[in-house]
Amino acid sequence: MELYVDNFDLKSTLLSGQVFRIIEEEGWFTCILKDRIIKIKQIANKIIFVSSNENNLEEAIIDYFDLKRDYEKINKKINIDKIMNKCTSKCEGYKIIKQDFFETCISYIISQNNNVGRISKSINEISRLYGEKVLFEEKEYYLFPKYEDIKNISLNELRNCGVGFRDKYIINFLENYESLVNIDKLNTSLALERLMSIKGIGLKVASCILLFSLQRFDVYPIDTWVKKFMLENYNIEGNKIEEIVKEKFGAYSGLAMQYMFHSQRNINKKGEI
DNA sequence: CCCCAGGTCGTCA
DNA sequence: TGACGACATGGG
Repeated sequence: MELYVDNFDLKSTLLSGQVFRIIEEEGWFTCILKDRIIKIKQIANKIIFVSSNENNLEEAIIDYFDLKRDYEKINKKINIDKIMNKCTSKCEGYKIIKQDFFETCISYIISQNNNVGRISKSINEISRLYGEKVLFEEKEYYLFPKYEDIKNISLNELRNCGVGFRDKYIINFLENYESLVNIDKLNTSLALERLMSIKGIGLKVASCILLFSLQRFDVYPIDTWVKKFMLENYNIEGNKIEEIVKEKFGAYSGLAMQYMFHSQRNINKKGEI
């Protein structure tokens, strides 16, 4: 199947560290969604895709990449000065992907004090051991496990997946997962509060969860890359960052932070993204 | 061997 | 409230 898209850059969207299980091969990207494997490629303003599950595939793709959202309009709000203009121009076509809530929670708990390579490794291992196997184009893939599949997982089992000291945080999250039903009905500040009541989820991880799975653009996940960006470009550091970010970007802080993260992280990469 | 990675927690002042 | 070390693990 294929679909025409405006203002969309598949590659930078997928390789930007918001999703952790992307396989790139000869211009095709294989992604593991909640319920299916998709293989997708972009040629100019067209995306071509196939999937292990063709049911409502086009809708699933549009939903996953959030293709109906008016990014141009949001970008205008983020382009507050020359610095941000330059930053957003490096992020043209970049989208926030709509990931599964349960998987996003665990992925970002694992992300703390960790790097993208190791985060991916752990998530792949958890999926391989506890997720549903899917055959697609004669290869085996594993969906991320459902809550019921791993709710009784042990510390040691998690430790064997390479999550390190975050094992106890994941256990604690699983024990409290049912308190998160209907979290999508809460406003952002209450949702943050609810997530952060779980030991092992702090402000940064809670913000990432809300941004990357519930599309709450009014959060402001500030990590080491955003800190570097703010210091190098605005000469701002410490807890002043949060204050300034809220003031400058308000309802669109999340996307602004992601643009900063993306451009800063790729500053020294050549030939990629 | 030291430093760092999409942080958070507990502790001590 | 705020600063600071500990926490697993692998790569540079």
